[in-house]
Amino acid sequence: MATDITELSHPARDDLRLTNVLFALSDPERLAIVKQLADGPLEMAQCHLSDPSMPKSTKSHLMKVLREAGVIRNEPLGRGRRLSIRHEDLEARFPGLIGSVLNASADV
Amino acid sequence: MATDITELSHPARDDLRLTNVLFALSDPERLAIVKQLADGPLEMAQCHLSDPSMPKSTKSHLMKVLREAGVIRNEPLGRGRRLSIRHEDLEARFPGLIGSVLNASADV
DNA sequence: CTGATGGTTCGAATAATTTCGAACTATTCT
DNA sequence: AGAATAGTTCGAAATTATTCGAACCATCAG
Repeated sequence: MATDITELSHPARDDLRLTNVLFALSDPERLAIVKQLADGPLEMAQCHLSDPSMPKSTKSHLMKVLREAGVIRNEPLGRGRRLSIRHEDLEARFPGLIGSVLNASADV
Repeated sequence: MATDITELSHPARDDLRLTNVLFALSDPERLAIVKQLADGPLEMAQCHLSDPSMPKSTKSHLMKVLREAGVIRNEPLGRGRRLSIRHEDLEARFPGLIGSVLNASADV
């Protein structure tokens, strides 16, 4: 057991970069994922893509971009993964940003 | 005079797409441009890039991405161009968004 | 232990962006 | 008119992002 795949790295609050966050949110599929997490954490399996036939590797990659930008948290839970928006960190660094994005994406 | 190059096309307010706006703002150089316009319109020649040696075609392209996303207005003024943030349109479609982005980019 | 479920990671192919120089357009100044 | 200033546009090259399948890893149910 060299590397523990279940523990993924997340950027520290102070390392969050605004442009990275905006980029992560600038993709419709990723934004749709974040919208689903707006009401609270979700298991990854319950988080759906617009095209259900997309391979899981693509879904995993979308999550990776969101995680590496610091938008979401991805932690092991049972045999799956629990996803959540990093509200507190985002709010601390970029006050009001995630809220206005989620609000503006309501009708999309 | 077939085409009038001085009149560039701008998306209508209702055609603004959140993901396009976020994408346009997700580049450090473009975000820096928008920051310079936060205090009011500026002539393009007075709008500086981080690297002053960048060719003008690159600068023009950065402006194009911002304009086509609906973030900035680009209108002819004298022999140059007047750039401004489309505050009202952005605020109407995505309330609070541009404000929180500008606020969060203060320390960048 | 075995199989099924739920994900991550890697590498390669494809697609999209960025960057730059060159050519071109419009406006102003002399 | 001619030259200088200020930009746009086009096309090619370089860089990045996305997509997908295959291989792999971990947990749970039997």
